[in-house]
Formats: sequence, structure tokens, C-alpha cells
Amino acid sequence: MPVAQTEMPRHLQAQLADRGVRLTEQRRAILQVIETAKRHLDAGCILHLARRVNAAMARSTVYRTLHLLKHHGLIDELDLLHLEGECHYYERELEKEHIHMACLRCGKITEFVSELFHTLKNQLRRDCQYHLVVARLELGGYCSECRH
Amino acid sequence: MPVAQTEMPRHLQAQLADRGVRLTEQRRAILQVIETAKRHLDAGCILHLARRVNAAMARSTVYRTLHLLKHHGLIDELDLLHLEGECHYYERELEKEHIHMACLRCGKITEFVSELFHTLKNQLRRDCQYHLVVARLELGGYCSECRH
DNA sequence: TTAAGTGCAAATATTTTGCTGTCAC
DNA sequence: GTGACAGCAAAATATTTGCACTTAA
Repeated sequence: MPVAQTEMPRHLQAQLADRGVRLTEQRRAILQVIETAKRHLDAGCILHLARRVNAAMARSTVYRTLHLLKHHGLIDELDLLHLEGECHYYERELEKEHIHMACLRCGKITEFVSELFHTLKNQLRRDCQYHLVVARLELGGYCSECRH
Repeated sequence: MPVAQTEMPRHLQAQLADRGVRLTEQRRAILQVIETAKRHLDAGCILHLARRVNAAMARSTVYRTLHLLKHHGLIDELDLLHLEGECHYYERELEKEHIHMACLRCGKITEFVSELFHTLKNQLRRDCQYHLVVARLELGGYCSECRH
């Protein structure tokens, strides 16, 4: 019996193309940076990394592209409790939505997947009278190495 | 049989005094603004309202006092999904921790209390290996008037 | 008395915008 | 070919800091 298929993660590039969004060299560079990121990146980091691919990249192009991706729901914007300045961090939207826990001393970020968070979101979606679009749960505390 | 008493909400002023924090005219004005707030205030609003009490109040005093209160755990800092610029909003820390739901179109903020959120926090506290200090859940979507 | 707090102005950090030239489709 | 996009520089927004003066305890 065929099972309902959840949307497979595909290249951001393909997802944008599907939506008729114009693909420029600059956008491709930024998408590549986001897809291959090994940690949470802010706009400045994305610019820095994207310039390795396209040296002339303007800072405003990064901001405009992040805005585009966010409004298409392809990336999530995080604050990570503003541990380092006030910038935002970006990561690819994934099926298994996760919770970010930041260490208030060393800045380490740990990600959790929680079935109960999923249940909570469903309950809120049912009860809150809103058409729920984003749910951001960010935690702060002290990690095992930093707490005394 | 006496029941364990949860800490009653008291004047922020008294809580600061307990901690040996110096009380100035400026701090008292800011505390009063926060305690009597009827909506979520950002630093600019707090400055504006505090100047009704103390006309010479400097913007930097507001920021320094908010920092102080936040580090004493007496207020919570919210982002409300950055609906209006990038500023932060502040509210008094209350026993019944609540969730903020922001309408992405009209900007209305609705607050929820959820038993399940409380349970989730307890589960995370137990499982996450961190000493949990803050948990911020912010939701975005479209309210009943704004969704089509 | 004196360490801590304040006001002011300047600095910093992050993000947005106007405009002109360029490129993807 | 043309409407959307990029680069650049300047503006806007939010917050922090250095320093000299003032004040709470």
C-alpha cells in the first residue's frame, strides 16, 4: 500500500526554480553556502563564504537573498538568544524541526528533536485560532562543561 | 498542612533592593513603566514613557537598566518575530510563563498559557544536559481576521 | 565618602534603501 | 528586449561605550 510521501529535501536551487524565481550566479553561490554549512551562519559569514565563490558579491545581495528565501519558507531565521551581538542566523528548513539550546557562557549550540514539541505545535495549531506558520523555540542555559 | 509557597510577584523595586542593587530615581521610573505596561514595550517606548516621570532620562540609562533587569532574571526579552524592525520587547517575568503568538499581517500579539509547554520544558530540563535558564517560544501566523 | 550610576555624544553593529548599470529568461 | 537583479554608497535603526559629572547608601 503506497504511503503518503513527505516532501523530500531537494536542492534549494530546484525549489526556487519551481517557483519561477530567477537564478543568478550570486543566488547560486549563497544557496550553496547555506546548503553546505556545518554550523549556524549569520549574514556576515554567508557573505564571507559566498565571496570565495563570487568575489564581487555585495552585502546587500546577501540580505536580499536571505529575505527572499525566508519569505519562501526555505530557510529559518534564528536568534540563538543573541549570544553574539544582535545578528540573525540562518539554516535550511528541514522536515525534522528542531529546538536550539544555547550555552550562555561558551556559546555552544545544541540541537534537539522532541516529539513533545511536535505535539505541542499540533495542539497550538488546533487551539490558537491562528493559521500557524512559524514556531521558534530557543533555550538558554549552561552546558555540562560550563555550569559550576 | 502548609503548602510550599511559590514566590509571589512583588514590586521589581523590592526585588532589586533585596539584591543590594542601588535604586536611583531613573531606575524607579523605568520599573514603574514596566510594571504598569499594558502592552509589549521596546526600549524606545520605555524611554518615552519614563521621560514623563523623569524628563532628563537618557536613552543609555534605559538600555543599561534593561540589561540589569534581564541579568537578574526579572524581565524577559522577546523578539516577537521581528515584526516591527529589529528591536526587542520586554515584559515582567511572571510565574505563569506564556507563549507569544504574533500575527504576521496585523502584528497583533496573543499570549497563551500551555500546560504542555510546561511539560516540554520539564522534559528538556531533564534530558538536555544543560542547566536550563530561559525558554522562549514564539509563534508566527495569521490571526482569524487576517487569514483568508 | 566613594563606588556606582547618569547624561551626553560618538561609535558600533546590523540591516535597508535609492539609484544606476547589468543580466537571466 | 525587458523586467528583475546586482553593486555601491548612503541612510536607517538599534544598541553600546568612553568619559566627566552626580548621587545613593
